[in-house]
Amino acid sequence: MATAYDPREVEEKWYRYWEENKYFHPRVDGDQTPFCIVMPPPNVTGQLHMGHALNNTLQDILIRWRRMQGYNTLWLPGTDHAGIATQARVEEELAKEGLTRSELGREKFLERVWAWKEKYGGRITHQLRRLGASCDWERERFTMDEGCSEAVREVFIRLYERGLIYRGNYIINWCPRCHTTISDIEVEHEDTPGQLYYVKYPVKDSAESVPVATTRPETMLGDVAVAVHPGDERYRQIVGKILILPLAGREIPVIADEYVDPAFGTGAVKITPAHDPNDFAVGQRHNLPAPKVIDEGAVMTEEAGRYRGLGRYACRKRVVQDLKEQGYLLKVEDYTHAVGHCYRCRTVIEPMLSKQWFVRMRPLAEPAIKAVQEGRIRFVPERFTRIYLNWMENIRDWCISRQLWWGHRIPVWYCADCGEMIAAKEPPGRCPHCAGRELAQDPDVLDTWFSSALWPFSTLGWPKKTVDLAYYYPTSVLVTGRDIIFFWVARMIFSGLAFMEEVPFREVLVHGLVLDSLGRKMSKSLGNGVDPIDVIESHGADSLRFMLVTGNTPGSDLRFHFERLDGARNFTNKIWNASRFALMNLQDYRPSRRPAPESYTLVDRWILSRLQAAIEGATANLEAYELGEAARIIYEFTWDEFCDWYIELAKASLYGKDAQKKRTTQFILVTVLKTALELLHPFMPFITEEIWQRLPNRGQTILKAPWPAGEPDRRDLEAEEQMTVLMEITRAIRHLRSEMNVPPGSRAKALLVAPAEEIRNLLARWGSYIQDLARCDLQLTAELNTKPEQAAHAVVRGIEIFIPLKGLIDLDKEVSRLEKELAGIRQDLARVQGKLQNENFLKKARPEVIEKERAKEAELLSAREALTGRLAWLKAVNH
RNA sequence: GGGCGCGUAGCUCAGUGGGAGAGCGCUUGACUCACAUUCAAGAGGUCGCAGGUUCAAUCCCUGCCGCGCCCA
Repeated sequence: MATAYDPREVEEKWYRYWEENKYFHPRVDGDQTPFCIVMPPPNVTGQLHMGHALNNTLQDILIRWRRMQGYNTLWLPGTDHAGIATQARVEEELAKEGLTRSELGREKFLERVWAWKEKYGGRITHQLRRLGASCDWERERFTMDEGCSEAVREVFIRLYERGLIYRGNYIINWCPRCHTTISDIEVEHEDTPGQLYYVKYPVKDSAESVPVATTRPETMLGDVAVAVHPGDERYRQIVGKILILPLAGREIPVIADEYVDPAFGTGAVKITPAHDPNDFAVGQRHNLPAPKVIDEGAVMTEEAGRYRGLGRYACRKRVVQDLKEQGYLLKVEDYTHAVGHCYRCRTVIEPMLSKQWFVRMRPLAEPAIKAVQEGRIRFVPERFTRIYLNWMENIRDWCISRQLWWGHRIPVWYCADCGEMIAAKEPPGRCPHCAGRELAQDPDVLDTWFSSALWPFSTLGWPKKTVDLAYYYPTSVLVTGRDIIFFWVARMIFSGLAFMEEVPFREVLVHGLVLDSLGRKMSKSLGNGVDPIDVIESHGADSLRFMLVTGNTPGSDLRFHFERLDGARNFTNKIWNASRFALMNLQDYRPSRRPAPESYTLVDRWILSRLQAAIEGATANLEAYELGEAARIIYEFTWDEFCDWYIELAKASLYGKDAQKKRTTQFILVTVLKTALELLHPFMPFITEEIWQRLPNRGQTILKAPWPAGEPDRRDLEAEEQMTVLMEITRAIRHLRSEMNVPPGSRAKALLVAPAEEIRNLLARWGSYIQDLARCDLQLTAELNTKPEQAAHAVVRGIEIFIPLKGLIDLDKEVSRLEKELAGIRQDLARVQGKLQNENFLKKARPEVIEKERAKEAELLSAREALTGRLAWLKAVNH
């Protein structure tokens, strides 16, 4: 075995072994309890980023842990067709050839996209394998595969037939660059500096005018009214009058509507129903027309008169200039406001009137709200419940049509003869109304999230009644980032309830985002992303996984620091070397012989007890989805207790002459190491398998090894207590040595004065531990006849420690060191005694708390006594 | 404007109604026969500020300040 762990040599090998042996592939078994996670599908043509790495690490930990616990475990992977993103990529590719998709035509274009998917679709799933994801690739799905596509059509038709899908002229969010609508939640609002323009709208046949404030003067060409608040005294006289729209010269009315905020701007708002969602609502209430002045390319339309053909920003400039020249512009203020941007391309979205398909959300939202309120779905951490409910309760209809080619085409046909609209799962041969044969399918496709919403059941076979569906649905837990609760989680919940009549998952584990070291989102434009594959190549997948899962709590963001990655890598190396040590000392070990517990030494009993504590702690934290805490417990057990204390103390037995003792130690060593590896396996699958395979044991793979069972009665509190005393003394002696600059190479003498017989017996029996670890020879006594003059002094648990150092002690220094020590003790004592003298404390505090304080007081008193005694003596000697 | 989260050691972050923790960094010493990707020892904190509840608050409540995110 090499002295340093090299992940590159082992990771690929074991993943292949696992996959070839179908360890990730469960068979439905009614005798077992299912545990199922459906993977949030990454974009099929995407690449693994840190968000995926975190998300899938968390899932893999849960899956591997539950699998070891004996659940019938299915982790169902798959990819998403990612409509806009994928189409955009292929269009970019075409652009390089000087082609556009319309030149190519729909069919040819789709062929190109499928080819692209074939080429790059395997990349991300391969990357997930490198991460160690133990998902069942035999059940891998794709949102546009045959089954998922059927599910999409089935859902569309059912919603349509229930009257929950409609087509309507509504204001939607239009991305002029992607040339498609996007849903409300796909709009990212960003504070953007701009101007607030004050424009005067003259009253017809009057010298009066109404001042109007707007951030988008170019839309005034589409104004159909000016609205004021009905209670606004300033404008009471003017409501109902007619204004002349500047530049356009059209006549528009002044209307009163509650929507207007009298305190904002001038209190008078121009109404442009075709290009603003609020104005649209006002227009509906007042039966106003909605002239469209901006087109799909963000260029001014015919309706804009002489501004036709100008881009929206060029038009804004021109309009402002004209207003100024014609004396309509009152003033311009700098003004920062939230502007909607396309989540994909960052282009400023254009609210626009358009005919689109919508899902009526109210009836679907209701059961989805209830399911969460009633606890049938639980969010972890809990605070996300409110975020979810708040959104669900204020939900608006979902615009599901997209002006794309790549996606699930809307299963609706229009009859050229009678104009009838036909929704059907399969292309209808002829019109059911007029038997016409000239049917044209709706050109649009569905929002990608429409298919993702069905993921928990479409992937299990729905609408077919499959065995998988019956067994694994509802799935156990969904693990996802907090950024897609609305996009995805919410929609899966109402879809599951609507079509399976059952929640899609019992629990939702929400995690944060992976940020760069400065706390910024990782993004392509910033170039601050860290590629997980690079990290896996330099540090290993186990290190990456461990780094991602530790030092983080559910739901909170995580900064990516390479230093932390090094820490995780060091831990893998620690495990590697502890194992190397064990294996080197197991050459002559026969695993069949299990030593009698009576032969266990104190440290054997101690490490077994501590192991129990680690098992219990890790398991409890995993149950609570505190994965980072579970990892920390295992880390500390492995490094601080097993490596730093047990292995060090085991050396004496392993290198000693007592064969029986050696065998017992070998047994404990291999047992604890193996169990620690099993605890660690969900977090670090590769290195644990590599070492586990080298240990003497039966079984084909660690991932099928039973999860270590916590057995509370195997805790040995006596051993823990006794070891703690020995460890404290060891640390005290080490401290003294270090303070006194006693070189580690030399053996020191340590005189222990222990008045308590119990402690003396302990030291007599196991004092060798201290001798080995503190490199000293112990001398034990109940009391001291002659006090050592030249000696460093400390007191631990009523035990006085002297390290005689002839000629090495500066008495003045020793005195001041001890005085400092004593001052600290006096301070602690004052606080403890303060409490114990407080009647209310004695009356109201829990008995065990009082008991603890009393014990503390006793220990501090004895330490104080020892220190004052030593100080008095030193001072006396000194003079 | 509404909501949520955060503010703990130089940095990144755990944590708890009852003696303040980790990793990294820093200081000192050691290439001790598993590991220098290591070992040992140490320095370092008014737990954002101000009130309140409590025998007891870093933790619970209220307000304020600062930072971040989401929604409108």
